[in-house]
Amino acid sequence: MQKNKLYKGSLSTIVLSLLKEQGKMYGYQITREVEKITNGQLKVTEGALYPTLHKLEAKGLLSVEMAKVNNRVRKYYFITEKGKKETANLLNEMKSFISNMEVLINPKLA
Amino acid sequence: MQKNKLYKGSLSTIVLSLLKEQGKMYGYQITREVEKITNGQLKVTEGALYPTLHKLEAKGLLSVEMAKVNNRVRKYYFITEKGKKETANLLNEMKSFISNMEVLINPKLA
DNA sequence: TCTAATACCTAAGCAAATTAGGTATGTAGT
DNA sequence: ACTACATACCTAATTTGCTTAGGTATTAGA
Repeated sequence: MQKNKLYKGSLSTIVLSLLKEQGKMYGYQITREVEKITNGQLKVTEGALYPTLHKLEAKGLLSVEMAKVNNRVRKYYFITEKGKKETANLLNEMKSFISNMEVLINPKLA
Repeated sequence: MQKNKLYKGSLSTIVLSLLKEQGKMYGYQITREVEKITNGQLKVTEGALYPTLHKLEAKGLLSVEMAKVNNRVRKYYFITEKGKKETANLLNEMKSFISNMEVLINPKLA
């Protein structure tokens, strides 16, 4: 099971899309969830994830709620209305990219 | 017709894949061809392309042949054997990324 | 007691785009 | 002749956004 490349710029889309679907999530949970959904193929590193969450919060696309579970702090992130709109844009960009890539790398479709 | 995002890391894959399929191409031609194939949705900027071509040549994945057409210099790039192998790897990575993204952004597939 | 899992975080470094220039020739319109 | 645009190459500063490699602290299990 080899580790796969995360193309730069795609992490925000992954995070926002997950939060839009699954409601509240905390950082560590996102790393586990991505790994689970992709059968261990894609790993979101914490060094990339936490700065991304902070950036999305600073942009007003996510909001935070602190929780204490088992004496451990958890920061639950929620998507905002502004975040939902931006998610739709990012998903469209991602889908366009994918369809463009598919015609570019598949000579039969070109 | 909006311009689409080029996720960082994907340009080498696009260039190598095109050259593998279409034989020799020169830089300016690649920018036109990508735009044409994607119906104007994806634009490869020259500021990204030329350094990428030079890098791929330095790695031995491409080779170059100069030509003079209409008193203008053209640098035709060809894919090497080493380049073909690397292209196969990059295409696999891209396909894995796409299938991972699709399950991540499409809740019905998860 | 040691390790692994949970849960947060930052900082240095690096890769790869974007943006914004530059040179030079050929062609078409006014 | 002047202008504008297409062709065809190029570089450099900047920005973005990862990877790598640390760090802290708590809980659970061998």
